[in-house]
This record gives sequence, structure tokens and C-alpha cells, in this order.
Amino acid sequence: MQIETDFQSDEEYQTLLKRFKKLLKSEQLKFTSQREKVLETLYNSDTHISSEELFLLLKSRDENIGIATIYRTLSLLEREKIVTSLYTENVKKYELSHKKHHDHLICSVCGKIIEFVSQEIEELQDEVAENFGFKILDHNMQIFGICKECQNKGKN
Amino acid sequence: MQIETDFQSDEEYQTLLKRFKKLLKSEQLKFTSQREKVLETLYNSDTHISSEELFLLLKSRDENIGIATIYRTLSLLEREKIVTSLYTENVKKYELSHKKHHDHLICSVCGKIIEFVSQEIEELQDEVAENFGFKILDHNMQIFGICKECQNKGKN
DNA sequence: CTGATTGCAAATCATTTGCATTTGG
DNA sequence: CCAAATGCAAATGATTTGCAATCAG
Repeated sequence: MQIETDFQSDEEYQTLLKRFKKLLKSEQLKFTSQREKVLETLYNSDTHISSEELFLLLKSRDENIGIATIYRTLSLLEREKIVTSLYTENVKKYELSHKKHHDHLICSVCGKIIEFVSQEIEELQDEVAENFGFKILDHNMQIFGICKECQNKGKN
Repeated sequence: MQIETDFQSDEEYQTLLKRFKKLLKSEQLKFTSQREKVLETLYNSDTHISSEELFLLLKSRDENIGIATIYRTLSLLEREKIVTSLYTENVKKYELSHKKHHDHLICSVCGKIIEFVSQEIEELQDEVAENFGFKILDHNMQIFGICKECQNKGKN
């Protein structure tokens, strides 16, 4: 079971990597080890991550990478829609967008981000936009509040 | 008609002002002319406004106010839920929250912000949050895209 | 009076940029 | 090769903070 999962993930990552390389080629950009590190780290991260966090993470692995490169790579990835971003706690945080689209519940106490999908909300959004003659490119929904765990903590 | 509207607005503003004063008193904070200017400017602004914009606006009226005071006042107002904020074009922008709650369509071309309300979306959000045992404090929905006008501009 | 607030300037934080050097194709 | 990319350090832009002077209650 574990093996199957790993294999599957790996295959998924390879597909992503191929897409990235193809994309770079089509724009006469170069595939570099730094760009791969960033992509890979995002792939393996199960939460949203900021440039700074990504930098520290890679540095702790003794990777040779500068923070400017991380900023540049994340911008590139966002431009190419390989990642999406959101803004919390005064910084921009990124996640791979290969996942299904989803929205966010953000805990104001612990900062935890819970992802969720609601097809109905998506549809209503499309409807609203249509009423304004507005062409949707992307959207971003954040619900702030207190997660179950932090509510319970409060009771102690 | 016009007179009636002005009167009504004025009354509404007075109510808001009273609320603000009461709130300040209850926290042993002081009512200052700078705080009033900020509140009043927000009240009279029909769009979201950044600290910088607020500062320039007040300066152009020769008001005596420093930008640090504006930042401090906006934080205070947000903490007290008198204003809400959103993050676009790399800055935080504020609006009075005495209006009915609403969400935003943001044009990626001209930066225009269109407000809308969807009771159905609100309800779905509550439902989702409930499923996660999440207690909603606030939320924030931004739909990015291209507004009708900018789509038409593109066609010329 | 006296603690809160202000304006200013300096500090900080996230992000961007210039540039000499390195590297991928 | 050589244009693109990198790392570094310096620059930028938004926001915050320290502090002496001022002001509200």
C-alpha cells in the first residue's frame, strides 16, 4: 500500500516536472537545479509556504540557493499558473496548483490553513461574475476564524 | 431628495462617530482630531483606500497628520471591526464595514473593485465551516478577472 | 496633571533589482 | 559560446517603532 502510494506520487511528480521543463523550453528559459529544488519542495509541502520558509528549508538542507532566486522562481511559477498564492500573516504564501481548486479556512489563533472545495460556491461565483459581465481569471476565498482545536484549547 | 439624502448620510455618520467615541472611551483611549479625520475620510470614500492614499488625501487638505498615525488608526479601526481590509496591488486597502457584508470582484487590468452580496454564498460558507467545527470570525472573498469595460477596451 | 497620542525619523520586513559571475543548452 | 540564471548586496516600498513633544480628559 505504502509502496503503491509512493510510486503514484513519484509518477505524479515526474509528470509535473515534465510539464515544467516543457514550459521552460517553450519560453527559451532554462531548467536549473534551483528551479527544480523549488518545484520539488512545493510538491512535497503539504501546506502553504512563504519565500522565506522555502529559503530556510532549502538552506537547512545545505542547498545552494539565494532568496532572490526563490522569489524569482515563485513569481515564474505563479505567472505560469503552476502555483497559486494567498496572502496571510503579512506574507505571500504559495502552494502547487496541480491539486483541485479549493478555498481556505484560516485559523486566526494557530495560523493553520484548512482547504475545502465547494462546487456550489464555485457555481454561485460564476453566476455573480456573469451578472456583472466580469470574466473570471481566478479567485481566492479565505474564511477566518478559530479552528476546532483552538476552540477546545480555549476551554482548558 | 438631495437634501434628504444628505441629512440621512449625516445622521448615519453621527451614529458611527458616536459608536467610535464610545468604543474609545470604553478602552481608555482618546478621541483625537486625527482619528476623526481618518474615520470621516473613510466614511466619505466610495472605494477601498490604502494608508498612503488616505495620507495624501488628508495632506492635500492641509490636515496635520502623519502617516504613522494613519497606520495606527487603521489598525485600531480594523481591530475594532469598524473597517475591513483586503490586500491588492501589493498594499492593504480599507473600507468602512458599516455597510452590509459583501464580497469583491477585482479587475486585474484597471484595479477596479466591484462589490457584491450573495446570501447563498454566505450560507454555504457557514455550512462548510460548520462541517469542520470551525468558528467563523470573518471572511474575505476576492474574484480576480477582467471587468466588462476592460474586456471591451481590448477589442478596440 | 498625566497617560495616551502624535509626528518625525529611523528601523524593520518582505520583496525587487543591479551586476559580476556562473551555467545550461 | 552566449543568453539566461544565479547569488549577493544594495535598493525599494510598505509598515512599524522609539521617542520627545503635545494634547485630551
